[in-house]
Amino acid sequence: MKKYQEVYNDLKEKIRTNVYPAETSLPTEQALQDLYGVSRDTVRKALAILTERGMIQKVQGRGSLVLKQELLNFPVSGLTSYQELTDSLQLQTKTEVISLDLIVVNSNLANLTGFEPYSKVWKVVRTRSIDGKVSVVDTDYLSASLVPTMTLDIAQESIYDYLENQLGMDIAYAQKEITVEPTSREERELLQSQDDYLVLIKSRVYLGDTRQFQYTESKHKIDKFRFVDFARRKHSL
Amino acid sequence: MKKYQEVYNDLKEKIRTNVYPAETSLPTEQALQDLYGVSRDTVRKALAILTERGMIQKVQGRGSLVLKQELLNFPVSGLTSYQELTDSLQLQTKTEVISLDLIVVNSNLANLTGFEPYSKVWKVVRTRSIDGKVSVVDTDYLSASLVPTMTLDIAQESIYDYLENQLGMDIAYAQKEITVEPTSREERELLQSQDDYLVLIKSRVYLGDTRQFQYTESKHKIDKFRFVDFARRKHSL
DNA sequence: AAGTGGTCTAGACCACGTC
DNA sequence: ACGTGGTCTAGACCACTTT
Repeated sequence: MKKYQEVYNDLKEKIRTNVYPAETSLPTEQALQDLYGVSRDTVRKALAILTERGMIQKVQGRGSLVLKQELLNFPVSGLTSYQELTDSLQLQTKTEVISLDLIVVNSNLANLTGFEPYSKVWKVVRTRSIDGKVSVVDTDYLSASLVPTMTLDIAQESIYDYLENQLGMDIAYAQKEITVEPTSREERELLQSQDDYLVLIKSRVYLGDTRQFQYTESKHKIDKFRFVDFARRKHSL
Repeated sequence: MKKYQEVYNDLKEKIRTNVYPAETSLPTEQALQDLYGVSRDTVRKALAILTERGMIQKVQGRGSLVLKQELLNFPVSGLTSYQELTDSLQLQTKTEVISLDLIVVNSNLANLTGFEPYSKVWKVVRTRSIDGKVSVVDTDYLSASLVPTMTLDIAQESIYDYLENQLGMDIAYAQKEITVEPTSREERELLQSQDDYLVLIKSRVYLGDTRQFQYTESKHKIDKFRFVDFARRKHSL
């Protein structure tokens, strides 16, 4: 484990358990250097991650203030899999695999997903239920050249866990788009819903070497959708 | 201007104008050091910002690859004011100020906005129109102790421009939440819409010293709403 | 083997807030 | 005046990719 990650993890844990409560200051950078026996740069790297994630705010001349975490991360903030979210929130959810197929990308699908025409992809459709009620329908397309094997068992559990921990893939970044769309009859059936609208999240997901391995459409029941975000002002636009 | 900002701005501009086209590599860190006459750390700081914003992807042993920018930033990605967005996208938009009042925060409003009860805040209601059609209704609450003066003229133009460039305020970060809500009769009137739903974005906005100065509810017409995001996978959750 | 980015260190000076 | 974080530099070694 890298040193700055260890410092980050330790600080994060101490913030979570109120060793450093909200509204108070973290130790100074100098004190953290001594505490962990690392250089200032390493301390600053750890603090930079905490800052980026909205856990602290640094104020020049004053210190690093711990921020209140009033809002919970729910379904789609950042790039986190459904399984990881429900685990971290300890929600009672159930995943049902509706279908799993190996298909060939036609030109329409290529345009939508970003995959090459004539390439093969896995198409996985799954529903997510909370308290026995369907709240999300996910349709995943996974590059078959990057993900040679896909099974019902894997789709039933966590695809991301399989890709990262079994295949050793480096999932790096995603471009996503959120809109609200009218529902089709089929979507109403899958979502067990009469609503005229649903929230649609389209994502293209890439590996560390910039190869795209996934395209996903995530359809959320409109009253179950909540997106929480922490944003920093971008000076020097 | 800080050196790393100058390097960042220059690289960003060269990416935008295809001096460094998508899918190609930026010069090496060593070459950028020589080019700008700065240290490696400074180069890396600039590259870190480009990475964070999804403009490049660094691959060890290979270089810094320029990513395709297929998706445009629209209404609410990050922390950018409406005025800045429409300026950068060169949209034909019109802002209409519906009301501007100085009010006292009651306990309900305190709970909603995060402001202290009995404190005074400016309440500003504005509509945003594109092609003569209202697409967004913004309701802003601004701390009167931090923003002593507010006028129709300022509300008509850009409040953020006024706060940053006239008052010298350091707008730093925001927590936001996006949901879909049923519309009230009043909202349908303001949005000139028959829709049963709208997209609601609630934001609390803070200064660099962690004082909250703004709470905003932004109501988007459902078919005009589009949120685009770039996300990096958070290892070491 | 050579070249690239990733991590870590040590030290200097500056800008800002507090005392 | 002092302490804090912000910026910048120089150098070392490691990990990964390409030739």
